[in-house]
Amino acid sequence: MKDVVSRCPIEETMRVLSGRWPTLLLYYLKDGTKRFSDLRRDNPTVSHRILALELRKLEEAGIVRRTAHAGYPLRVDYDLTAPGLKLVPLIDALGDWWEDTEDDLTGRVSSTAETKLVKAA
Amino acid sequence: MKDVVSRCPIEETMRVLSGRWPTLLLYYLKDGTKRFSDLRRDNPTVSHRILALELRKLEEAGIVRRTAHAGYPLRVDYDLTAPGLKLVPLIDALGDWWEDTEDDLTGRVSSTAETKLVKAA
DNA sequence: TGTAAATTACGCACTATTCTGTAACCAGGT
DNA sequence: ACCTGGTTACAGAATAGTGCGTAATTTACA
Repeated sequence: MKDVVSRCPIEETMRVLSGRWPTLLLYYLKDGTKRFSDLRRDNPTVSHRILALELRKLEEAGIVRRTAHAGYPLRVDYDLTAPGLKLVPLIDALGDWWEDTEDDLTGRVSSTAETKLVKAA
Repeated sequence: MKDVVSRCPIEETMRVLSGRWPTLLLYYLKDGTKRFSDLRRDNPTVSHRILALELRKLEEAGIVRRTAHAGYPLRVDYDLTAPGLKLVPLIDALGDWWEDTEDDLTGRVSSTAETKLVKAA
């Protein structure tokens, strides 16, 4: 019997992608191999602690591959695995969706949310 | 000039979908209209407070439409908006990705993450 | 030549912020 | 009084940021 990790694949995926950084890191890594310091430069608002934790989470999820070069100033490369690469277009699609949705939202009249009130007969 | 909500559409999308519930709610709402109590039954682990908050967040994001029926036991319906419906297949795709990835992951040897160590010359 | 300083990718401890749950309460309609 | 949907108040849990330390080696400089 296979280990029962969880029932819902969507839930599992979101467990990995949830949060501010995972999709952003995927976005920056899709260009190719990056080092820790590169990723820090890419988004300066993430703390090194969180970046390390997020990268490890992505590594454990099998999305990111970590390559440590032994030696001097300690160099570590990160790049996407095959599953990680397959994830990129899906994330891009979410971005495209937002751009479509944005138009729909600006087309609304009510400032925030529209709550329809239906009078019962 | 358009209001500068944020720079990155992916980041914005994830701001809405991040967390455990948004995608699950989308999943349950894709079947059609549901009431507050239905959604509570669908996933019993969410507290009513969080459910109300999440639904309001999705409503404000334009993904979910709230319809309050005045009258007896006070009835509120939730269903997906057009943008919300367009989001469903994208989320399904993430679920499919997980199922593909799962096979890749079970194919690995190392128990957790594989960190390649490269010897420097 | 000896020694201090810099570099890179973190780990650890502590603090600040945010999220979540529990429970109670409220409002409108019968 | 009772139902459904929702809010507020407070506590506790989870998460994020800050700053310091470390490994091994090269460089800076007297």
